[in-house]
Amino acid sequence: MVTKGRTGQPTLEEVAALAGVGRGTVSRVINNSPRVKDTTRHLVEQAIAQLGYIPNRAARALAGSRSDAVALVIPETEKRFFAEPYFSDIVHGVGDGLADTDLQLLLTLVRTEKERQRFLQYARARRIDGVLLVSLHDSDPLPDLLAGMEMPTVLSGRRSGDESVSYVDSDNVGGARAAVHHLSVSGRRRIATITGPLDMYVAQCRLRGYEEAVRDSPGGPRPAWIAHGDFTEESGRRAMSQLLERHPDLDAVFAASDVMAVGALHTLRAAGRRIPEEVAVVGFDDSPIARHTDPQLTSVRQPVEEMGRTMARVLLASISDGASAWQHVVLRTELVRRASG
Amino acid sequence: MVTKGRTGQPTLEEVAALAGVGRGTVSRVINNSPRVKDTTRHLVEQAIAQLGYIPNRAARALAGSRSDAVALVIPETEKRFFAEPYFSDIVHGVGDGLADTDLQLLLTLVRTEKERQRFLQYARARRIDGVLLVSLHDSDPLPDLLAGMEMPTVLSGRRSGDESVSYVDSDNVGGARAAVHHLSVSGRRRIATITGPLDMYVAQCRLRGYEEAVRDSPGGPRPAWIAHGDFTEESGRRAMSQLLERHPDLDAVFAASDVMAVGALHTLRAAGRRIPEEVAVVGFDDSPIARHTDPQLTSVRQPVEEMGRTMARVLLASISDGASAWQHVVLRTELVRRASG
DNA sequence: CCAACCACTGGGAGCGCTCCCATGCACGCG
DNA sequence: CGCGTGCATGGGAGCGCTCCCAGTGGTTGG
Repeated sequence: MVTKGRTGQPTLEEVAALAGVGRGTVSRVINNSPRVKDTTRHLVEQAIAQLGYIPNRAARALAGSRSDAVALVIPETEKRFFAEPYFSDIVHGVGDGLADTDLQLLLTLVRTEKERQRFLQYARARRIDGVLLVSLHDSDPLPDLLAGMEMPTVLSGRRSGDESVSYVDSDNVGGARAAVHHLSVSGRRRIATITGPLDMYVAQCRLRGYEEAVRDSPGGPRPAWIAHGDFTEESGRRAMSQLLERHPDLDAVFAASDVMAVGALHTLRAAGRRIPEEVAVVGFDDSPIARHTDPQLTSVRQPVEEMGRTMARVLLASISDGASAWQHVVLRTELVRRASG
Repeated sequence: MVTKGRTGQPTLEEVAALAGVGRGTVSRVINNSPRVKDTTRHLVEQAIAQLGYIPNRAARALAGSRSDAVALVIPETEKRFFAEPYFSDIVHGVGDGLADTDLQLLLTLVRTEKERQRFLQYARARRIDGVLLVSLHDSDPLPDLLAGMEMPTVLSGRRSGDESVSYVDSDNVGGARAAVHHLSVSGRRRIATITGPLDMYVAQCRLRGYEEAVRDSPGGPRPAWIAHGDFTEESGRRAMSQLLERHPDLDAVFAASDVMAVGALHTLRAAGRRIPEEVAVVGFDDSPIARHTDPQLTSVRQPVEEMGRTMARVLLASISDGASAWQHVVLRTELVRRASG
């Protein structure tokens, strides 16, 4: 078994005794209640420092019926997100945003239906004060279930049309538009796209950006040449093959992710096309592989760590506000120009 | 503030009432104590199922003076580890290994001295039952400090010579030896290496493997051609330049990480060497970029997710055994042959 | 001069569990 | 038949905190 008994940690009671005040007062000082005289506060703070007192989290949680923890839920259906540093960036950002609170960050992998049920039980039992959800599919019922139990929740990468939830997102439409516009102004006239899985909002947005840019392109609207992928490299290859077959004269491709762009590069090279001379390629995400392809990949950068930080901030707000309002934050994306297009 | 008051969750007391037994008995059932009659146990289990009872973690932690949580500590000094999927694989493995326990996984980023102090306080206050440490430098005092407070700890990537701690590691020496041996038997005679930062045990091990393989190589011992890097791509470039200058006739390079190997590839290509015809290149880690280089990179794979799983297992054991023994697990590595050498 | 009011403060009553001692009961032995 | 012995069980006593109510002492106004 686990080591039992006193850990030698000082308690509230001991701090109170040393400071010559009551338990309640010390509690008030710790929780920043304004109803404490300044002189008393100093006294207590001194005692806390002297004893090296650290509040017992379990006791606080029990007495206050909260948990001092938030969960970062990762639906493991999307392995691809891990092949990119997306995940660790998010974690860093969130960690950063939570750094000067007392909230613990719980990592919750939801890979199977069983794990999902287990997580929901956790949530229902209020073992967590809030939830951060990343990489969600449109069809995922998690947000609604969490809303149903009045659990503060923040999504990254919202779902289509659903505004009754807080989310932090990057400007996928704008990013895609910028990418295609860039291709357009650099003289490309026959621009195709490889989409992500269209049951994901990000994929829909990037497609929309492409379509808007193609429609509004200098020199009048042009047809949209679309092939579908699922964010994997293999799907990028396949989609590129389809595109080459249908439109052998294409001179540019916008892929909705770098990983698919890499697949497209391979197919293009195998087909003997020179990049970027004959075909320009632009990706999305600006993941590290973008710098390791040959030629290096032009891509749309999203501020992932910043997104994590913002998610934490929004969640903190909705925990303390009691979810009185939804917050939607959309962060700017940026085109990073490299050699591929 | 957070929602207060009853969460509607049933309590031990209520389960006991429904089952017609006492609190103690229900507690015993939940904790798998053998001192309960089977008929009673069934009764209680039924009541638990009927009410959908979930034990209150905070109350358990408080009453039992433990915390039901383990920390995965990531010293953020090594950003590079995140550029590879190492981190997410570890997290997955650990999550997996913890899946059917009640332990929470706390993600703890230790980026600054302040965060380090804060983490130590947590540990000292027994807010965690155990610690998993990854990506440690030799000089890091964390393991000793944790040992000093009798905190169960498992490292991944041990430190040099220190056996008085549990660790899970992959066979870096063997992997490096295999890589170099492979170069050797495929006819390479002038094999250089680019090391990692030698204050890290993994880097030392990979260098040792190289040296052993070079010494024992078919056709008699050969000189060791060594340049030092720090696991970054830039350092790989630089080290490769040095090597080319010192040994223009080299015909193979073993880089202690894929990222450095990528740097080496760039330098070699810039110097006009054909790969693998003139110079063979082998990396380490088998990270995704290994498949995105041109030519694709031969590399040594370590079972990272398996390492995470094993770390969890070892930690669980040492939590329940009260750290009576150190466990050392070394997992096999595997050479993945691709086009580069 | 007393009532009314205020800003602070002390400490009782739990939160839901685990630990552990006391109790009850059935059994077996002298 | 009386008394240990041992297992199964009930429930008291906290764990360290927060919440909240009942003071305490000082101030103001009638």
